[in-house]
Amino acid sequence: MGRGKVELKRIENPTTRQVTFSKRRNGLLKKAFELSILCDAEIALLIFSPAGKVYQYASHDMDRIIGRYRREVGLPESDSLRCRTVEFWRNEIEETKRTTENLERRLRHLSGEDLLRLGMKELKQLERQLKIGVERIRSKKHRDLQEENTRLHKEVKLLDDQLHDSAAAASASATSGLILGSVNAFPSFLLG
Amino acid sequence: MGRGKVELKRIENPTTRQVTFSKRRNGLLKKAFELSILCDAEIALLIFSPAGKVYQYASHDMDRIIGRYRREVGLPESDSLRCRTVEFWRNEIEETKRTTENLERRLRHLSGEDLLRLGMKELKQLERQLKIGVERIRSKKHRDLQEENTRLHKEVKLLDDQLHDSAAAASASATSGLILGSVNAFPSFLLG
DNA sequence: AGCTATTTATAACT
DNA sequence: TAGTTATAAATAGCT
Repeated sequence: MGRGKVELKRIENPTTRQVTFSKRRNGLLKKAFELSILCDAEIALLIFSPAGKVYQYASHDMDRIIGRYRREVGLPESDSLRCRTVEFWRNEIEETKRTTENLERRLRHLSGEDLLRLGMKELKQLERQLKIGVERIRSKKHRDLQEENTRLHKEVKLLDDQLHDSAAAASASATSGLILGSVNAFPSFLLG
Repeated sequence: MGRGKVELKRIENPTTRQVTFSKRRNGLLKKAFELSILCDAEIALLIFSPAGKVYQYASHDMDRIIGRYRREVGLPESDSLRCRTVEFWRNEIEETKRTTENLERRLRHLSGEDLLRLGMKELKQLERQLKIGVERIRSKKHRDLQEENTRLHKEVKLLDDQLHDSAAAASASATSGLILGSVNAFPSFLLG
């Protein structure tokens, strides 16, 4: 992107390199942010400039993300790493509690509670989301009913066939002078 | 970039979200790589998908970069605070996380997602709850509009009165042979 | 720091 | 899930 294509190797001119670093660093941070928002991802980005300055982005608490990385990817933690500071754990808890509070607020909003501070725009979005939810649930109910109907149809057909077989057998028996109780086999719940 | 501009908010459609995640994740990793090469920077990038999968890029050893971050940014860990009642805090965290998971599940249900395992009874209850929510929001919107309406009525009346007063004053001045600047008091924003 | 000509990235579609 | 294409974004080289 730009006036010319650029070769993927260290930029030799220090000025150009610095300018490019500044521009691309911002681009990278922006894209990390967008990805976390758009796709609900947890992202940590650490950038050290050649000059040693640090730039960072963390969609959530940086320590939490690094901790997650260590748990899931890093070697099974040695004891020295497992026992972080109380500070760290406190942060972990704070973070989780904040998350919980957010979730609880969203839940209240979705239940139509605690709406006082919301503006018209938020209200409209909330209403739209709820309507989508209602529609999905309605749709799921419909599908479930349809499935059950299909199942019941099959069951009715099966029982119906059995009934006819029984009747035929009874008729045959009657003809031979024997009356059997086969009509009692008629499924009682079909009578209501 | 793409066929349409995209709003910076969580993509609701799960399929679209997954596709976008996949594409943008690759884009982000590529750009992180390019920046580290072009500008000789030290970069670490951690991405957790909503599904929990990890993607990472590290221009150098990940642990080295994280270590550098901790040294330069993270609080210098004090030994006296280290390794205390880890179990207690871990339990605390587990507890809070379970709460969070429950809340998240309820949120998904209220958004009409993740409904597969719910029975007809739960679905009906959910639908009822959502409808109540919609109704409350609709009602809040109505009240807000009505309030604004009232406010606007008052404002209009006020300005209308001021207008009449000005006109009367101007008329009186003219009668006494003095032309004062009172017409300038006419609220200019009513002229557009 | 801004300004475009270009190159890239990617959203919607297939 | 993997390609294609029309567009939106990023940015290289200038000023």
